[in-house]
Amino acid sequence: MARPSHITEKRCELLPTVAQTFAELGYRRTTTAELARRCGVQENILYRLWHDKKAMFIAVIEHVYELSAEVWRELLRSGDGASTPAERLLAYEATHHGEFGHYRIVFAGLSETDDPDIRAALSAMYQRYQRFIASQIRAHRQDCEAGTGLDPALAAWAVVGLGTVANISRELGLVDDQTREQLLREAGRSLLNSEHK
Amino acid sequence: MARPSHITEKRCELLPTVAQTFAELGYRRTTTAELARRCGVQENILYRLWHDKKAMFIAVIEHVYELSAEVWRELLRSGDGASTPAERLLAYEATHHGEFGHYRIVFAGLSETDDPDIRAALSAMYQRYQRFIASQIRAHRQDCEAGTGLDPALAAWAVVGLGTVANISRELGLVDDQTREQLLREAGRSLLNSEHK
DNA sequence: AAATAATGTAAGTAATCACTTACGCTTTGC
DNA sequence: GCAAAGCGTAAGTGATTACTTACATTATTT
Repeated sequence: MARPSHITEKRCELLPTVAQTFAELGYRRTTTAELARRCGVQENILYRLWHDKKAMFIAVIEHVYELSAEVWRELLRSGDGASTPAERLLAYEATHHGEFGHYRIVFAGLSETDDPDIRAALSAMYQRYQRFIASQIRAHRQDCEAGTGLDPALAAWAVVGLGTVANISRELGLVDDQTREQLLREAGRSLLNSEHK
Repeated sequence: MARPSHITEKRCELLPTVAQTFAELGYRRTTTAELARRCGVQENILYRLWHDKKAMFIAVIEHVYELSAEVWRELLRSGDGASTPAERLLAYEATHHGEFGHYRIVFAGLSETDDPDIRAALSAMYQRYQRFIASQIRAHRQDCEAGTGLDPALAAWAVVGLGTVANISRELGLVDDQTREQLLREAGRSLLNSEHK
């Protein structure tokens, strides 16, 4: 045996570039030639790191989730007592939502949902996302003794929807930055604290 | 001059099949060969009806919006006095949302948003959608003297988001039918009637 | 230093795709 | 009935793409 393999490190090194490319171009339009070019390597090196293009894409989905999760963890740590974590999350998303174009990866994936592996990766990502938000909503309501009408799980899905439409709006220029911020802040709060009548 | 052209009629005749195909396969995976096969014609006939594949896709986006609009108009007519149009709309969407897979066309389009024409078509579609919902929310609130806190325009965007996440959930099997129905009904009502605290 | 496995370069390949060309048949106006 | 334009069929084409092969170079272990 000679020369230990650095495949894992190389994967980590190239993944951000690969993610960026898929985010910019979507799935079909991202060619392996373009990926190689941007990574500054030959195509066949990518194929030594991942079995095929699909595997690259799935790795990207997971990578993107991890990036978000890291930001969230940071937000949870930086508590100031004046606001609940859920409120801080909303405030953060209101100002930063979509800035990396990551949701484009999700849309690209959703156009490929007849592939069971991509479907599974997206599914797992959404579940984790929603569960995290739901738990934050529950915590928020305990802290504030706020509305208990709308099931936190449902409210969490609605918040995911809010984020999605905010991304779409941003992408298509449907609303200006200020309105989008207002949308996330106000509709978000309405869902956090919702009461049934 | 001889033989009047029936291009417009032929377009109308084939459009549902074309839409169905884009909905099933997305943009890139829908090949012109497959379109022709499903339409029962040769490829070059499609090219006499539309300038290129992109034009076919844009026609489909508009077609799909018109289909929805027709259903809505029908719902508005069938008022029973007991519920507001906005409530009937929500109830309808709760049980029928996404059944034709039309949102898949939107996701496909969102993966192609660097094309200015597709972007414009999607943008127009979303604006019309949101404006319609906002006007229904305003009417609903006048009828019910319900909450006036969340701007109807924002609430309408949130409802669009709700529909989007419902579609995604359905597609990925994230929640069962009953939960999805509950999501649209309860979160929808919460947004319709929302109050600020 | 020599064997070995990792890493890099370059070229190739089979398949697919959007779109075209060529041409024959049919329907209409005059 | 006949010229002109619409309509249909079939085959092709150049470009692109995911993925491969062949081979030279480099680093590491013993």
